[in-house]
Amino acid sequence: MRIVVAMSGGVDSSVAAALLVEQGHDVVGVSMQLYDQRPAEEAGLPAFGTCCTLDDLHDARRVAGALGIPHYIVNFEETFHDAVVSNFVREYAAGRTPIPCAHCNGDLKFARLLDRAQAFGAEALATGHYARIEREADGRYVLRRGVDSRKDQTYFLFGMTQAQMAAARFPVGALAKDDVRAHARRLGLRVAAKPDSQEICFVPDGDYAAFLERRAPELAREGPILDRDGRRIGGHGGVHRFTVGQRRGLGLSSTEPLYVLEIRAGDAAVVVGPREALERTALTASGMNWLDGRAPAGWISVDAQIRHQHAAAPARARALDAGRAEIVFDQPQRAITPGQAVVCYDGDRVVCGGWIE
RNA sequence: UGGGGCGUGGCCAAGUGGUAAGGCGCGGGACUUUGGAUCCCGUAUUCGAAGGUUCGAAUCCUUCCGCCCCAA
Repeated sequence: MRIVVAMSGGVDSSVAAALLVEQGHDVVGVSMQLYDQRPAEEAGLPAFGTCCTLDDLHDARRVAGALGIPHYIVNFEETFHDAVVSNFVREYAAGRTPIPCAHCNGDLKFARLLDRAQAFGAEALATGHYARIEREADGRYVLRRGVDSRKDQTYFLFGMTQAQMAAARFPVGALAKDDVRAHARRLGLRVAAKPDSQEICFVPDGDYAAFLERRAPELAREGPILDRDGRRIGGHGGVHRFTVGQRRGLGLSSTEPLYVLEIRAGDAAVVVGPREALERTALTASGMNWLDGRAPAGWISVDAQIRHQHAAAPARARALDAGRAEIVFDQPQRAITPGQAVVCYDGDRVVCGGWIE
């Protein structure tokens, strides 16, 4: 079977490719070029990207060479900008906190890249995600958490459709991270000890506020910091610098830590209050994807996760109109944040996921 | 040189006689393919300076230094 592997230049996708080669598949390595670094460097700005940089593309190519498989680079600069970066900017401008990794998977890898893979004559697209896909007796596909619960990435994959799951392969999803690195060492891959990626890949220096302001100068709009009674207790330099639940960076004097409770993009106001004021029991989500392809008729019991590294909490969920859904937790959750994803699980199976409103 | 107010760690700030809260920042750690996120630990032998009163003062008294507001 011909399988395209999305190779980022990291250890996970490198081992994914290697395992498929060992299994005897006709493997083709593909790396996405997501941005051209030259303009930034010429302008004296930070290099754009920590994932899929020139060095990473070079690593991917070297690994492919070592594995004896062809390697192609596809230019997705424009697609990446449209699917991920512009959404990132738009969400912050609206006072929400985006989650670009989920868009990158849903709108780029398993959409445009999958199309491209099929154009290469491949039947499947493999990635280095820590997740598993299984086929049930009735023919439907299910998405399950990666075996290594510490590295599980299903939170970023909640948008997958049945068709995408049918075509996707996650060779490292059944492995622990340590085992992946062990495979890499066994195979002599140059990326065996390469650090895990972290942070937003396209904001390499972590200064995402400056990144946003370069692309949308109007974001740097000053506004008030208000307490829960609407009293002005401080000021700020732009709502894009805040997220619900944020404690640091407020610059306020107080007898207790203050956290961002709400961001009102309309009047550029940031509302703050004590930690306990962050507790919420219910939320609604939009763009809800039901992984088995159909929404349930009534309430169902799930464990719902509201951010990466959040311990999924018991809740019940039901579908509303227009792709929306309602989630009600058994116990209040802290800092439910608009723009983040809510992903519901039944054990380790992903039931549904959408965007918190 | 009339009146009033104020000087507490890098910043904000509580504390008016009983032996320096807290927040921010900073340092370190945990966590991490979203979040300058969250979480944990640390961070003033000292309260503008010098004297004095007191068993004991950042807190009372005196003087000096500096800053702000009002009036001229």
